[in-house]
Amino acid sequence: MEKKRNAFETNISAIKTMIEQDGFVPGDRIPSERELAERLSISRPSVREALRTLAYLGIIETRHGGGSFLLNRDDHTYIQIIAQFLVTGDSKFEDLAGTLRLLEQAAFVQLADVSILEAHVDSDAAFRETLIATIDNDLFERIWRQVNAFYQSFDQGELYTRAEREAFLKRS
Amino acid sequence: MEKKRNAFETNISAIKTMIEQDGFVPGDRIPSERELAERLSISRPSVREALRTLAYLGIIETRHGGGSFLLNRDDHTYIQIIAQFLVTGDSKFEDLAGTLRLLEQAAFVQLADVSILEAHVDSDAAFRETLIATIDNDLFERIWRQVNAFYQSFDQGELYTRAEREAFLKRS
DNA sequence: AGGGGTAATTGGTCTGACCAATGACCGCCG
DNA sequence: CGGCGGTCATTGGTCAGACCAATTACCCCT
Repeated sequence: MEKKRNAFETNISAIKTMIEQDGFVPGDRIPSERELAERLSISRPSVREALRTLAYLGIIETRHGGGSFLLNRDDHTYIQIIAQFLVTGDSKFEDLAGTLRLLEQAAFVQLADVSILEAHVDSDAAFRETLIATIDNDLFERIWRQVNAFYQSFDQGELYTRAEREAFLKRS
Repeated sequence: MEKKRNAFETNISAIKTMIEQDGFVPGDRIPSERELAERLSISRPSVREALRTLAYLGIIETRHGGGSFLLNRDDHTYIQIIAQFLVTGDSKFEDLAGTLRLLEQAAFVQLADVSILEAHVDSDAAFRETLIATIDNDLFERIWRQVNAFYQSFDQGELYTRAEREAFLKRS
């Protein structure tokens, strides 16, 4: 038995699970704090502690007097929030760039027609964006987008040099 | 003037600022909830809402009866949070398998010595696990693990047939 | 049917209380 | 004198209840 997670994280999971099971979609209003407390058999302060964390991560938005609303994934700010607590030059920064390169290399291997990339060889951002779009896999694209957002919070430069992008095209 | 930040985020910043100004280092015990409430002129529930969020992000750790302690930066909680929210309930099942194949193909392209896979050609799980381990990228591995766990919650079978695994080896 | 005002709902914050776990303090005994 | 054990203050965990503020829903009157 290793399920000794504290009650707080259990509450966050419970709320997340309930949101999924009830089929809420971005924009929907989730149950009120008082109703959540009753349904989960915990007190309102405990519900609030969980909701405040979810709001801070950008999962939900609360409006005074209005209620709590599910946000779009694009509005999730936890990437930036988390990055805010990390010092620049964190040892794991290499993992970010490495993961991005891996994801994009995977996309490239699947790419049948390389010609659609030629038009974007001038722009690092457009080149990589186009490359990922060819995959047509929502989950894969979402993962790439989140990692990329995190990466850019540390480094605004280009991931590949122009020479590297051209090498992509020749390798076909 | 766009300082319309709500009180909650103000409290988090205030606590973070106080921690910095007082020169706390990882491992130190920060003031108690009651003392923080008094020094910041807010109530204990408000302090707790902020502290719980900091704890969820891995900034601090709380011990029942002991106090709250500053954590090291490299506890990787942020990576777990990223992974936890990357894969959510509305991912299409086909996307799951497709993403797994993409991730593993990316790992395979980087693989220099294919021979270490030969010993695991009998087991789908061991084969793929070994493949990912060769990458030596913590973030990449966690992402893969999360996607794989979610995939297995739907399908307990093998991702590749034995013939496909053997094809991997021959393609080197 | 439209508009306005009131009441209900909901988040925001606080007070106070009690429990549970931890740790420091102190006195007792060897 | 020193180690040991128990007591109690401290601290986090949780809850109930209250009150305010903002929003929203509703109903009534025109």
